[in-house]
Amino acid sequence: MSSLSLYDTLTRTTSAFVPLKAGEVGIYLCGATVQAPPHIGHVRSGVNFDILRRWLTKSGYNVTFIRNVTDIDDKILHKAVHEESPWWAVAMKYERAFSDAYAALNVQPPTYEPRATGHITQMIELMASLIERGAAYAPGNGDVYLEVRKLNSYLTLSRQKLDDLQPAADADETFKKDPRDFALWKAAKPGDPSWPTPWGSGRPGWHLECSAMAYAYLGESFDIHGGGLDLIFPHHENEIAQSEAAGFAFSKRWMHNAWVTASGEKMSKSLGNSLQVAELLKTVRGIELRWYLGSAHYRSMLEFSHEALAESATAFRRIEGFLTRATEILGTAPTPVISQGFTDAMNDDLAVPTALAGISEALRLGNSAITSGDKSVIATSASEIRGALEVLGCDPLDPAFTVSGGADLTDALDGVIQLALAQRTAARERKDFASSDQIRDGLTALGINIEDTAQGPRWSISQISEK
RNA sequence: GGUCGGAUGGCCGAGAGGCGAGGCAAGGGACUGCAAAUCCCUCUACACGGGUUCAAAUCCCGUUCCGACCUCCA
Repeated sequence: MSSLSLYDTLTRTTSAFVPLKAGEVGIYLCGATVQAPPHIGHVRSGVNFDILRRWLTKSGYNVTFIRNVTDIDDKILHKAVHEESPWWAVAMKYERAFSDAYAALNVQPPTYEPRATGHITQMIELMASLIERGAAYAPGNGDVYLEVRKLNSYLTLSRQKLDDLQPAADADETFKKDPRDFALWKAAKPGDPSWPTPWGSGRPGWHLECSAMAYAYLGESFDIHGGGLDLIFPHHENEIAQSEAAGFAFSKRWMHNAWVTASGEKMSKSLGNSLQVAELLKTVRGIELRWYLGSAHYRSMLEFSHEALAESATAFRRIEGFLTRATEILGTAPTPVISQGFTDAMNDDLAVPTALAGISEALRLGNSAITSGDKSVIATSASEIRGALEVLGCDPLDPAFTVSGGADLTDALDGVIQLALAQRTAARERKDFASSDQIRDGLTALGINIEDTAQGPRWSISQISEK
């Protein structure tokens, strides 16, 4: 039995995962700044860490998974001006958009999903502690800064030198002791939202919320902190600085997912709306988009193209088709089983691509067994495949992906189609292939695919067509 | 300028000193009235130049190109 090893950005090595507390895992994932609709890059992080969470859960851990919502930030305020809406309305609107996208991709809701604005008290307490410990200072203008020169260590995650950094440009330099000190809290500006503190009214800096909320929900130390690669600096460095200066051991391991790129570049708004999740879901189903995002290794760059997505969806439908046929033949949905090969692959820093090779093997065996009628092998293969898909969050038999309220309709449709198929079978038996093909073509035109199998003809509704 | 990651077949994507992952596409075959689905077979690789080694896609040095974060310049 292999045991789980995970990569750690801090050490740049893969090492055995040992939880702080036996049987328990605490994960903090930096979630979205809700200032625009989610694009495919945003949700890759959600999917990757959802797979990690599912695998930890499947491995027997009780996982506490925190993913925050940054609902106060410069970009949100700018957007509010642009959209002529209150900042909180903008935040809510895009938070919903993210929630919808996560749901469409079957990303499990976090154990807790704290919003920054709901944790101002915790942030003030953290700042008070940092000031008391001499790690932070309030120069009197309403800002609060962390004094980076006083830190025992800084920039250990990105391995940069403090003197190579240029000063942060987010506040008035005249109040800083050192230009590289960063803002924990920003003094109120006219018209901007603000909250009262002992040092003046203002709003949180970008980094403070994560330290405060991680402490609130996971305590002084927890197992894994995750996020996208770009968060390593400055966000995660500053989280470490704040939390360690407050006396917390903070995260024991750092995990970062790589980019989805387009035309070799990091996804950005200049690419327009075409890569927004909502747009992509017009071309493939959520389960297919998830399969695409999840099938590359989380630390590998994923070069997006519509062709690659369509191809990935084709591959997924093949697996799905087998599970559907297997379920029909077995008369019951296969029980999910985790194979040794899958376990070994996942335990090796979530080597999903390697695990997928095993699925392909099981798929081949299972399809052959359908031809030969070996139910035992069909059941074994289907169970292994379903077990793997379940961990990947791509189980087509998962109720999350089935259309609700459609069962009665499906039964009625089945009756109608069976009538047509009976006519076709009769025509075929009297070698009237013109008539039988006419029936099949008619059904195909309606989006009903017909296959003649050893068990007789079967039908399925064709999926979203490729564009 | 600093820090870091990458370059694998038509395409997508693993692997990380010795046996050519896997998928998609393509070609051939089996099955089929014809299809579809499925199965079988085939093909095409490790950016470039050196080096280490019995053996390098994998390690080392250099080069080119691509990208990320922070800068710089404009």
